[in-house]
Amino acid sequence: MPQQVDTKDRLLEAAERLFAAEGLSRTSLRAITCEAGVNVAAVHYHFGSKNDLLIELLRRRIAPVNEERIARLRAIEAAAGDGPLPLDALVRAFVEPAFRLRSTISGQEQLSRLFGRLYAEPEEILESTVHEIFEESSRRFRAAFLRAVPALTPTILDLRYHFLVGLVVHTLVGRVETIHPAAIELLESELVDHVVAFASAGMRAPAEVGQ
Amino acid sequence: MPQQVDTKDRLLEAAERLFAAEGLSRTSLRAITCEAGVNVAAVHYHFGSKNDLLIELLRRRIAPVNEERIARLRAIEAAAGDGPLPLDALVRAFVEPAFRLRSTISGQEQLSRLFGRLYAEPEEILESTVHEIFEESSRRFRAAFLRAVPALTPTILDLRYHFLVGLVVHTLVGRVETIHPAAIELLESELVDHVVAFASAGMRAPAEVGQ
DNA sequence: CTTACGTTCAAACAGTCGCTTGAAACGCGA
DNA sequence: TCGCGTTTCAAGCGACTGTTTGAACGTAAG
Repeated sequence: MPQQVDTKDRLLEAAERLFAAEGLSRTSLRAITCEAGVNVAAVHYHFGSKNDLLIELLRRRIAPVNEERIARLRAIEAAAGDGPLPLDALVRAFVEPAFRLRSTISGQEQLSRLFGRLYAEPEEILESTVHEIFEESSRRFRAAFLRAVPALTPTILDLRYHFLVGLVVHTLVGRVETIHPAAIELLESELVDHVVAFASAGMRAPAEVGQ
Repeated sequence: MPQQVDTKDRLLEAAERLFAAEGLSRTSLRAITCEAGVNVAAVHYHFGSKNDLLIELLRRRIAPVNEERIARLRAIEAAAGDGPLPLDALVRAFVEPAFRLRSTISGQEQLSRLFGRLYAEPEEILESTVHEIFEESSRRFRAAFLRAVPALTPTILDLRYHFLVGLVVHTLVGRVETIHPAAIELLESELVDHVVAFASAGMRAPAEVGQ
């Protein structure tokens, strides 16, 4: 294996960059291999197909983030014992790992976009893989939210978890700058703080609201 | 003009149905014209291009919803005079018109999906049109939110407006059922109530949150 | 009837897509 | 140096994309 690792990693890097910047369906194999400086056939030789390349990308980059969510959730549950779970910490445990991608990966703030695009433009082919990756996290967090805000019904809390996912995804794909130019300059830690503040308040809102 | 209106409307209907169900980029002209029972060339004859068909769809269906948002906002501002604006009503004026598409259009609950997809998978070609349609509404609502929650800075409220858009979009594209099957049976009015409750609480959350 | 116009049609355009092929280039143990 | 398995390559596959074409159609005025 001469520079096999090299080619494979170059492909993953290029795919990550382009998928995040241009979107999943609008990024062609030609664009990826051109960006990586390798031949088109290399994708099928090393990964099998475009979808398998994306799945490999998920396993290498996205899944660890999700596992960090679960680890932080476990820590919160352990610290709380039988008592109520702290909602703000719970929301932060869910939000922060996803946004941390903005800063940890080689100065590129775009992996988080890829993370968001998994929901924003789901390919039906990937649906099972994405579902498989996020299912445990989703189930555990929804149960935890139920413990944190016991006054609400499971259905309502599932719905609010869905809202939480929505605002995180929409913020990750990064159309913030289209709304307010100054928002670009926000550090990712500040951005996380604002997401957590908004979502926590939404989570513990009273169940009914007047017309 | 023999049955020109017929063909044009059939195309718009089919496009609406398929764009909402399958997504913007994954729906081909062949699929649209096949569904409409007309020739492929009819699209370019009546609209000029696929993008122009989508833009016409925006003007006919989406833009009125947005105008209703602004009308309701104007009504709230008029009723409030110089006093503070009622936040819940403001959020509802923003959310409800979009969700009302679920019930008003010929039993099809899918136009709202198209509405959401405009943000979820934006085509760079449409970006200017979409921006043009939503710009006034965005600007006015952000100003109104600032009046409703004057304790917060414009930047923070713009960010929270962005969060609001995100959760609305994510809910409109309708992946609720992947989270909780029971959520399918929610009436759209109930769904709106829950969105409003969550978003209103998020909007008036304190500016800072502890680690 | 003839002319002209608005509309529809099958057919084909050039381009891109994901993917495959068969051969060349490679590094390495024998 | 030879042979072998791994990796890369240019070229091309069929299928699909949005779009265009030129002829045929139906209808209504002259």
